[in-house]
Amino acid sequence: MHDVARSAGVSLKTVSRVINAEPSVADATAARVHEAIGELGFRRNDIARSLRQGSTSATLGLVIEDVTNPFYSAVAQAVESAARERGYLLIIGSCEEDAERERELILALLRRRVDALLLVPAGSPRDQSWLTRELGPSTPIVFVDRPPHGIEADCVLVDNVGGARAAVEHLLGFGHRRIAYVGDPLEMFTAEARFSGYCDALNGAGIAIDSRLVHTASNDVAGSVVSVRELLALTDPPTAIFSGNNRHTVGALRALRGREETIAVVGFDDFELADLLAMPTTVIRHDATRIGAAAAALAFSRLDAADAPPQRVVIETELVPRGSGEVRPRT
Amino acid sequence: MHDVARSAGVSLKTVSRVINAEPSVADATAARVHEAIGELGFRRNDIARSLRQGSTSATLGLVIEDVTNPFYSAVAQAVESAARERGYLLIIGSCEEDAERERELILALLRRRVDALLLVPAGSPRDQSWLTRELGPSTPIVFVDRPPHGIEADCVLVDNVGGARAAVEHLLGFGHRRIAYVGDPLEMFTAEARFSGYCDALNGAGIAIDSRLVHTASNDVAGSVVSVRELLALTDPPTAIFSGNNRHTVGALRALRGREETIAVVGFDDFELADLLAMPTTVIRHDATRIGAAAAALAFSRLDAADAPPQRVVIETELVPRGSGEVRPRT
DNA sequence: TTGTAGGCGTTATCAA
DNA sequence: TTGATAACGCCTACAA
Repeated sequence: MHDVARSAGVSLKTVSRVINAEPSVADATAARVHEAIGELGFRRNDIARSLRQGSTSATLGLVIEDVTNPFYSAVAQAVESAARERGYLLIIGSCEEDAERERELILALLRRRVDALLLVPAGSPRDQSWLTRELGPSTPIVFVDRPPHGIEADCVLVDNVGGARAAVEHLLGFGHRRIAYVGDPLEMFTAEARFSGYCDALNGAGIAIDSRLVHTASNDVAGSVVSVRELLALTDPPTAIFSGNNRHTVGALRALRGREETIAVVGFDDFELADLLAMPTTVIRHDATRIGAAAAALAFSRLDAADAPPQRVVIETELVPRGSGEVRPRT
Repeated sequence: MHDVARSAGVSLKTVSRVINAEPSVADATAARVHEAIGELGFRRNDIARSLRQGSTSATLGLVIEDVTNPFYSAVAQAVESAARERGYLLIIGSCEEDAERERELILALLRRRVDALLLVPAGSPRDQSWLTRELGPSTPIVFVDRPPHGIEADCVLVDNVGGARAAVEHLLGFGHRRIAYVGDPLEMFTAEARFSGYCDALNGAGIAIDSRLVHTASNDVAGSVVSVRELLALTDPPTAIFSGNNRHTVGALRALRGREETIAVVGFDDFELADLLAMPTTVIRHDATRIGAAAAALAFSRLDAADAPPQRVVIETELVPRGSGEVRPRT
């Protein structure tokens, strides 16, 4: 900028004015400055720019588990798209359910003074009270898919209980009585909520929870393949499976592939190709794009007006019957 | 920092030393400073830090088409993971094949002084010569999945020609003679290369290209559904389809669903669940994770040692037979 | 319309 | 071992 000023024979401030298209610059001066900018290949430094107090970095931070999971990538896409509309950029970090990594990522983002943080908190420990200290009063945080614990903050959740209940009631409606739960460990918020919906539905039908039918596995496909195999090996195996998220659904389908037995499956989370599978899969759908968009909207409205009670947005779910959930038990 | 210094009764520089764990600080002083930091909730400002000349922003910029596409999300994940290993953060932007958006994104990233840029350039116009000016001598760029045009730069590509040829030769081996191409418009680099592999294979078998069997559609699922329907409606329809990427493969499968005719399909790009589909899908697999990792490695090695001839890394492909590609034509 | 001075939060240099 | 001072690149406030 210094060089530009000298080359154009003006002061720094004038260059600044030209860069930012401020009105009060003589056309001739502006032209000279532009020329110098072109020659010198000058480019404004937004880092220096954002250093001024009261100014923003125009950056959002998003911390998720893993971009590879289609649910999170849809969320990320929606957040990025909302960010772009406001001229913001998005820094994405994956923490892979590792609380320590999550913490480091968040601190790194805060050191960079992101204007707001969107977080899918690791499943455990379910306590983010430490964030209160770190965030300070000026950095809003929005919790995505899992609620805050030990800190007051906006969040966007899915109607986990309702969705799970609908899934299990659907299976009950087709005559199933032995319905398994395959999902994340229950200390995870979404798992707990979905399991609770599962229990609600069974209890509503006067069916006791059979703990042998409840399998939790870490959130990976391989784990639930094993779970489902174990379920099938029971002397009195389930006739239906409710799977707790898209990873577990894929695991279940993988375990069931090529099996003689037809076992009903309803999965939480929709996924591409669910309708083209050998067993077109009935799912509880919810709109990941809406989740991301809502989270971004909360972040921005918090930036626009800091003081308002924390908001909690709940995205509803919808059962999409495709075949796998409409199988009656063998009689 | 000022406040910390005052509260601890030391100078700014000493606080700086403590923050950065520089050796030459008396333990007692360091303790006082740490205490002040804790009380005041001070956090280093990495933005200000990176302002110093010669210092880095420890940030990589990645511009892709769309995080939602599993290919790109795998690339993004790999890049982020490599970045984290070096203490770098990753800013991701999607340009949705829009050259204007791409340009804006890149400029925004450069204004933020990302240390390096990883780019999947929009398909057209196939000319990135303008980047030479914008990048300056100090910002490396790595082209991912598509090569640079009009600018010298490192890049990571897939063996498109070889993969496509293998796909079509596979189909030829099962007796197919009328093999359709369904993919991106040929002005896109990957499409051109894959189409060229398709032609190679057919020519090698003494088969002329039938332009009625060549359908290009914009890179979305709906477009290729239409294409495939049109192909099926021909008086002399193809007995096999080679689809140019994962989006087109999904489109083809979607169009073929529920059809009586069994049409062979081999798709470029592997995708999750390909093996669980009603028509388990034969694909040309290549490792998106390796692509991302290689791109990040190129970027970092360029940061470490700027002057070396541009590198071109080619990731090989592998045909994974799953059923859809091993169907013989109806006789 | 243009320029000067000062500050944003940090670190390097050099002196104490 | 510590501190004063001057950058880094930009913008705001004020003055010319």
